[in-house]
Amino acid sequence: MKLEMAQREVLPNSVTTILRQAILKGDLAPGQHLVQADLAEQLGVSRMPVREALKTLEMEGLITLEPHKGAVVNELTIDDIDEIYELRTMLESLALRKSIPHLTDEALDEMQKLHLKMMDTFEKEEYVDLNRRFHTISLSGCRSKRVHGLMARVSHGIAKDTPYVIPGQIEKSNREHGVILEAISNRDAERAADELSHHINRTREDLIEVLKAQKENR
Amino acid sequence: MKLEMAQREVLPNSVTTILRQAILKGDLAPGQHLVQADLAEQLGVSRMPVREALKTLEMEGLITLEPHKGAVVNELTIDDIDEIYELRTMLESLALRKSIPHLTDEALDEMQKLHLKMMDTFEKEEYVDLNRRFHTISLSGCRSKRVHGLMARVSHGIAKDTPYVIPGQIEKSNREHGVILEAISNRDAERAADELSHHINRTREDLIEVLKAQKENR
DNA sequence: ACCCATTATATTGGATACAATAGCCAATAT
DNA sequence: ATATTGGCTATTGTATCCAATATAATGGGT
Repeated sequence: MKLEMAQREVLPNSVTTILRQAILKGDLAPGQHLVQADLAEQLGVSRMPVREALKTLEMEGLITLEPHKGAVVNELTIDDIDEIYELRTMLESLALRKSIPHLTDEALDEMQKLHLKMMDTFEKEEYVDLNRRFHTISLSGCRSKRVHGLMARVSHGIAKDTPYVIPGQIEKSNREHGVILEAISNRDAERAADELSHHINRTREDLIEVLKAQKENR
Repeated sequence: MKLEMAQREVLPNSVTTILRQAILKGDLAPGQHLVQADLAEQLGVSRMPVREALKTLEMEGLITLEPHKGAVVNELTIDDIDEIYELRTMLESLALRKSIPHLTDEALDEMQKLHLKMMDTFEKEEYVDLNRRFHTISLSGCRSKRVHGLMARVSHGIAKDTPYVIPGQIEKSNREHGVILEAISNRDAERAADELSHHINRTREDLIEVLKAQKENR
């Protein structure tokens, strides 16, 4: 395993990000016991930022932290993934409903641009980034810090690499994004939230199906 | 014979609880700047547990924590309260739906007992406690750690003292509890979730009304 | 007197040092 | 041979210390 510190940010945040990715990538495997001192040494920092990071990761559901025992990487079962998508569906459609009344025309333009770019892109890495920005902007009008907080907490618990995993994910997503964008343009919050629900739920179903198939073939 | 340790509390947890209550009670007022060293001295601990506690409270939305600046107690506007109840409605009804298939008959009995006690109680403090236990048990069948985590995070952000604030809250709640309990007894998850939604939403509406009235008369 | 730059102070961020605890292993007794 | 205990070790929890940063205070120039 090779962990490396990113450049200057507030230390615990960088540590959190690195550890989170290490877990999602599988470098830190489920069941593995995380020793603060070891992580600290590998990252070239003291135990303190590591402790804070572990606490954050616990809240995100990636690890379990027991007093005087330490941190263990949680296993991500298919049920867990299902659950995460269920919560994402609820939270993000709520957020979109709250967001739309406050979305500026500029935000809409930006989304339109991203949508066009996505329809032109077959680089998965770029697509994932564009997609992230698309959804971020769409929810940016939601004023509720709590909703954003919950979404972050839920979303961080899972990798956002569906285009690599689900066959045809990009094409399907593009179609769904188009419908969502149209509803938002018409300022039809209910319909937009509904279509977003479908989008996330469809992704969930596809993902679960693929994962179950993978599980069979092992 | 069965002996049990009085849950060995780890310092940051105790500190978190104390600070949380101080904020909800208003002893630490909105806008107030929280200095780690001061709190540590008042509590007779070092700054370290305080730092961890502050981080937890930030996640619960009670304070804002900015790098190198410190902690400020958040203001709880009526809109915030509205938002918290909206999230509680979503999350708790989801949790109840997931809980019911796994609720044991013993749990149901316990709820029945608590319900009877509540109908006999006019001590508000006792009522709040019984009510808390009633709802806790009803959701105890929900296996999803994530849902529980989100509920905790949302609920901690607000005082649970509605019987002191809303006129007739106890009587209304008792009626609603009865309906919920019946639905649960029939293992009708959808109906139970629906009735719980109504219960929380009714409380929200009453609470907001009272708070707005209070605001007028000032 | 006012404004900007500079220094001083307060407070947080991070590292190190020390204490408490859990889990393991061997030694002993039954 | 097994169960129990006592101590050892690994690891976490807490305190203290030093460094980095932001804010307040100061002072000189205009």
